[in-house]
Amino acid sequence: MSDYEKRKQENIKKNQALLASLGFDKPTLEPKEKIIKKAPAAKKRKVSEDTSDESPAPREVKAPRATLADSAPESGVRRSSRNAGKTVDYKNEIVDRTPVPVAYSSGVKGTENTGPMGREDGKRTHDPKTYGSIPGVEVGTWWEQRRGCSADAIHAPWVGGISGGKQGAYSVALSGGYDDDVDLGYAFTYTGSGGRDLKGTKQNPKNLRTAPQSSDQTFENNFNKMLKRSCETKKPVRVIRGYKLRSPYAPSEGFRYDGLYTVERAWLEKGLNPKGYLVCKYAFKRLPGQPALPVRSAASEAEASEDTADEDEQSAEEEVEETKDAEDAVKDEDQTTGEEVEDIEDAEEMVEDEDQTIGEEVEKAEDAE
DNA sequence: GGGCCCGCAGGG
DNA sequence: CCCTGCGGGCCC
Repeated sequence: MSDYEKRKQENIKKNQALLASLGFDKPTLEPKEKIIKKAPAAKKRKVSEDTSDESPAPREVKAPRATLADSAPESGVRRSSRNAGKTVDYKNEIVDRTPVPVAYSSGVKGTENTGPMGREDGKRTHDPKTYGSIPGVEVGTWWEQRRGCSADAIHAPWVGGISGGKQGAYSVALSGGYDDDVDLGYAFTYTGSGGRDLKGTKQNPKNLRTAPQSSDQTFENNFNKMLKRSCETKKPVRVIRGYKLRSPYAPSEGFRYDGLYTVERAWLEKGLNPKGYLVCKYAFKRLPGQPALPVRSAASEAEASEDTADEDEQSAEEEVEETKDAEDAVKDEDQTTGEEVEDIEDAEEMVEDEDQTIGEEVEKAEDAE
């Protein structure tokens, strides 16, 4: 096993243990076929009230949607990990599988996205600089491209992974940029931004949008600061998953809105780069009362992992099992409700003790709310 | 597949 | 204006 692989596994193990200590709702606890049609009662409503500055989203105010025929390009390169690079005829394909049965859109396995499509372009009808859900955009909505997420106000930046303001991040994108991030669906770890050399050297100037790690990340970085702030304010963060993410919860194509999460932890650790530069890491946990996450089918995963080592691609079941083990190791705790797991101090201390490079002080933000 | 360069939205 | 950034198209 290579050194890289060894360190990767170490990081992943540590991240998994931390996620397990958060006590998130697990998919196995939710009836997969069951669709939650109405906002279920007090719990969810409370969340949206607490977490959104805006007035509650009126259901009838739907963001205008382009029809599939309108939004579909004539042809193009598929944004998919399964069919990367293949030229496809979108109109034919989309018409073939339209309409998408709504019954699919909440957690049934499928090789294709089952939720509704958003707009791929156009003028915004909502402000992305808000906390919480966007009126008219339901969890599970997906887009072929990042610009679509931006047009529908779910995630504004076309490239950047983090968007946010004074009270924390509005949204983040999971797109597989970091190999040691762990995605358990209902919780995940995320790596901050910065520490990359996008401009190259003077002799060899570049104009890149992403690049390998070349220095330490810090919480001074604005985006990293925002996410740390999210950890303090517990403002909900919209999350999109992209097809490039290596996870059973990644969509097989495009970018999917997976609902609201909170940031539960923020710390520093050695990243998976050759020099061991520090990266800012965060642990996210999904808010309860949302539609179940779709899981990639075995077939889809098999295709996706055709060229990669088998061990790299885990089935959702395996991940869940490992999580359970990790949970048992961390703490024997009742997970059946998944609601009131606030006594996480023990687990927290334990993790902190393990991690020497943990961030010290969460500096108090001067700005009053 | 990989390398390069580009537009764009957002924040200072 | 400047800078950044888990895209995307194009060329090879």
